[in-house]
Amino acid sequence: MTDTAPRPTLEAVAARAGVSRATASRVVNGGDGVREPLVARVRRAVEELGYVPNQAARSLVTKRHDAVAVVIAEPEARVFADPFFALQLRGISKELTAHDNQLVLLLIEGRDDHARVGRYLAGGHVDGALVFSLHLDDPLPGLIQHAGVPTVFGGRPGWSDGHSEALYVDCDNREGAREAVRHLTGLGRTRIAHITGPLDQTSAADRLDGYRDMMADADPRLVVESDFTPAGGERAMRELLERRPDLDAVFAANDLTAAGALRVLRESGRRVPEDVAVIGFDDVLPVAEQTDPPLTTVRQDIEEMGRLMARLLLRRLGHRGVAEDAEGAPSSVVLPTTLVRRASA
Amino acid sequence: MTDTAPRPTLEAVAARAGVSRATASRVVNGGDGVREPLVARVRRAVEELGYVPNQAARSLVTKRHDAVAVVIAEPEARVFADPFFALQLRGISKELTAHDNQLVLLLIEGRDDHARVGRYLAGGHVDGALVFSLHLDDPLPGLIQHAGVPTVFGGRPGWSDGHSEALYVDCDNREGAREAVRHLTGLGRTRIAHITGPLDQTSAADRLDGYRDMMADADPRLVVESDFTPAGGERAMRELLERRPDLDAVFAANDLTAAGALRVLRESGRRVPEDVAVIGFDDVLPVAEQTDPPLTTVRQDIEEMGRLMARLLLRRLGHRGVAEDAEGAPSSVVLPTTLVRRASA
DNA sequence: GCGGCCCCTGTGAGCGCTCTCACCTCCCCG
DNA sequence: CGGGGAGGTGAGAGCGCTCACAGGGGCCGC
Repeated sequence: MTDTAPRPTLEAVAARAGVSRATASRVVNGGDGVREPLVARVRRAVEELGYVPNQAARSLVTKRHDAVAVVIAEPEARVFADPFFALQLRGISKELTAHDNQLVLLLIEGRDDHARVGRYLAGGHVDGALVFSLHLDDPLPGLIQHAGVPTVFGGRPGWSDGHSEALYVDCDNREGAREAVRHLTGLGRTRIAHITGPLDQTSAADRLDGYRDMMADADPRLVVESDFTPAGGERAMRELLERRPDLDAVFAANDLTAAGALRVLRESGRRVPEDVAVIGFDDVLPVAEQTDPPLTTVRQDIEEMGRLMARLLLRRLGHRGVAEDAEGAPSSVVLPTTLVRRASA
Repeated sequence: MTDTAPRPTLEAVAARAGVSRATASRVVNGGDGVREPLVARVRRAVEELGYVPNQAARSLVTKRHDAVAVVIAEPEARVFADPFFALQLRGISKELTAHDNQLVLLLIEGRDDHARVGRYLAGGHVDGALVFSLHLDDPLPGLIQHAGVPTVFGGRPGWSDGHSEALYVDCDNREGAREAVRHLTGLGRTRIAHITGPLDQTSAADRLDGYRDMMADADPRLVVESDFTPAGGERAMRELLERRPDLDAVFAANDLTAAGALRVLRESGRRVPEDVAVIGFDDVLPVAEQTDPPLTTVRQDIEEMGRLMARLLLRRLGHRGVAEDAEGAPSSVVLPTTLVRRASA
């Protein structure tokens, strides 16, 4: 019951089509340089036999796997539940699928799980890797570099040394943050607070930098570090209200955090946006559209970023047919952000 | 730059350890039946050379891949962003990792994408499949059965014919729904509405059945079909308020829907839970804890369900070391639900 | 009308591993 | 002290595929 009928081999296809294994192979792999009648015969044999190439056998000789690992280096389940990852995955999946590559998902489950992932990548089971959510102290980049696996990072990696050739896709976090603050000041707000993300991630650090660009001489107490979670946003907001009850705007480092902040503001009797304007970051729809009031936020095209990461990696891997428009060596991409105005600011 | 130094082969390990390839292989695969000094020698050689077995070569002869496909048959990006999937994935990943299996993620991107996935599964690239979010008319189960790939479904599959031996993991949707309604009636509510999920999914249908079990002779206008999304919840709630402005409770088929309903209720000036009590389903934390007021909901242990699915599949695949406690053929599992009381009901 | 060349096809050698089977050593028992 | 057996080890085949390379036609040019 469990055992399938043995799958047909290339040999079988060749026999049925009355050609050699080599010719059958050529047809299966595109059919260049094979004359038409033979191509047709082989195609028909493939069809009739339901032939599917044995990827293992193929990989064994080509040393290619047509598979890419996606590594999510985020041990916290709560954070992983951020729709952010789902959207990126979707973008990645689309692009990989379009080029017949498989997606091997590697979740880092705990603090000490990096070694396992490193070993897997070093094992040459995949052609390349897409890595997310790196923290500054993460050992993964080292392991990856050592393993020599072509990699594209999601978000600018934090280290400044050696790895300078690292490929990544990011959005312009700093300018996005500036835009948010600019919007707030445009609204006449002057006491603008910032709830950061975890500052060991460049996305959070860059957003803070953007905020500072605009608020150079603001009260430092207007900045509270947080962790990209709603609960963290609540805590941070309480802290802020305690420090500066007179604040009139909050720029949160992501939408989840903003949602938490919103709740605390309401609790405290403040009206949003009348008393305090709030801006988030990401424009994760299920969150940003569903808060009360709906969130004004800095949008980044998350799915597109995923797609770009995959495309970059495939080009790096020399995959033909990928992005013929862009010639030369692939290079990192920083996408612009756009401010999406809803009701909260 | 891209090319790695050629990876050492078993041959190299054997040579260095001064044994035959066969012995080296035995050690690498557990070392049973090899005498201690040799085991140590080979282990050391492996270490020194940084040897990692070539999975392709291994699969070629064993016909095993130690890889499992996870298929998410949900073309709608919005729905996919439900933290539900992320949590299941996490559970699955944990279990697979613990047994050295890889997770190949297959997202169905659009209406006509099933064929691709079917082909992949039939291609024998993975040992088994975990399939989610099936709709009644989904061609996938047929393709899978035809391909003969061992499969475990997430949620009871809808077809009643032929496939009866299908393995699945689900929670007790019907009893969970009953419990929700029971709680509401216990609160003295009598005009209890139900916002369903997409009724071509058994989870949604079962929850509706549970609701009906308790509300046999309720006004049919108290039931509105929806789609598990917040926006759908909003629409359904508006419809409901129009039909029966006097309703005093709502049981929503999932938390996302409940969140949408909550918003519309607030808009309409109703107080929750004083005027209208609301209960959700799932207990997806980022949603249920963050609504205003926090959501009373029927909890299912999503991550555990993922873990169980993986475990079931691995047992089905005859993976040694999995669930020794449970003997005999693996069978489907239905987990109990628990009511989590928060503020909304 | 014939030689040369190009295009197409087939042959054969592995890719790195596991697995069967034969062999060899050592131990135990009669 | 010799024979049988068990327990270890090694040799060799072959998984299904791709990729040189060799060879065989047909066609063009002179």
